[in-house]
Amino acid sequence: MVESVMIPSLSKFYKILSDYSRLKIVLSLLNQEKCVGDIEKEVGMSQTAVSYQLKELKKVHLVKYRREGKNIFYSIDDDHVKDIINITIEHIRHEDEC
Amino acid sequence: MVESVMIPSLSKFYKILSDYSRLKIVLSLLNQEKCVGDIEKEVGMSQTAVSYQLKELKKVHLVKYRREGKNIFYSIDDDHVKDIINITIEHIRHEDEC
DNA sequence: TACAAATATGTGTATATACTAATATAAAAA
DNA sequence: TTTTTATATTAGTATATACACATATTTGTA
Repeated sequence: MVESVMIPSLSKFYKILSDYSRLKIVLSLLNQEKCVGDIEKEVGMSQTAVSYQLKELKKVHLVKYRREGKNIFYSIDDDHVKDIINITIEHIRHEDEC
Repeated sequence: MVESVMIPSLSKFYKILSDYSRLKIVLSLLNQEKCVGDIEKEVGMSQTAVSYQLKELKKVHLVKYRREGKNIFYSIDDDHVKDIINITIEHIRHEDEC
């Protein structure tokens, strides 16, 4: 039985990944860091929308950042994220088989 | 690189688990099937609220059900769910260590 | 310093959704 | 068949949030 004390953390974590735009950003950062402008182009969102979602992702420490000149580079703050996403993809693929 | 074609499915899956109430229901069903009344008591929600969320969970085939007399018993429709939740818990615990 | 480029922030809004209250349905029991 | 119990559905509402638009801030460059 999962301890109920974990429920708020679990809920918060899944909520972050549940938003379409945030998920696209997270996936685009999975293998390499990117500056805000690059993320905008890759996910096809406005500058403010990307910035807003990066702020949300920062709140839960899912991304980290570093400044380099005029650019700020974002990257995934946690290696486990990739595992979780890959396992979920496995799960979805198995669903389709039924 | 995760194929972008998976994004809608991933988003939908995480969205289901992101809601506090649904997550509580899913966790309470992880190891055993339960009828609606039992779920109500366990998660402390109203009958209609539980019924509403069970319908949402049914939509994405995360729970299945069977009637037995007056009761309808719900259970998790997919064994991978337990794995995904456990790995996420691992992830959250590791976060705390930093 | 003045300007340009990159990113962040504040405000307002539209949409989604979780819930309540009331009612309907379905099955069992009297 | 009437009543009771268990669950589902419908309608309305309040809340959260993702985004647009405008503006601010920060850094680099002329």
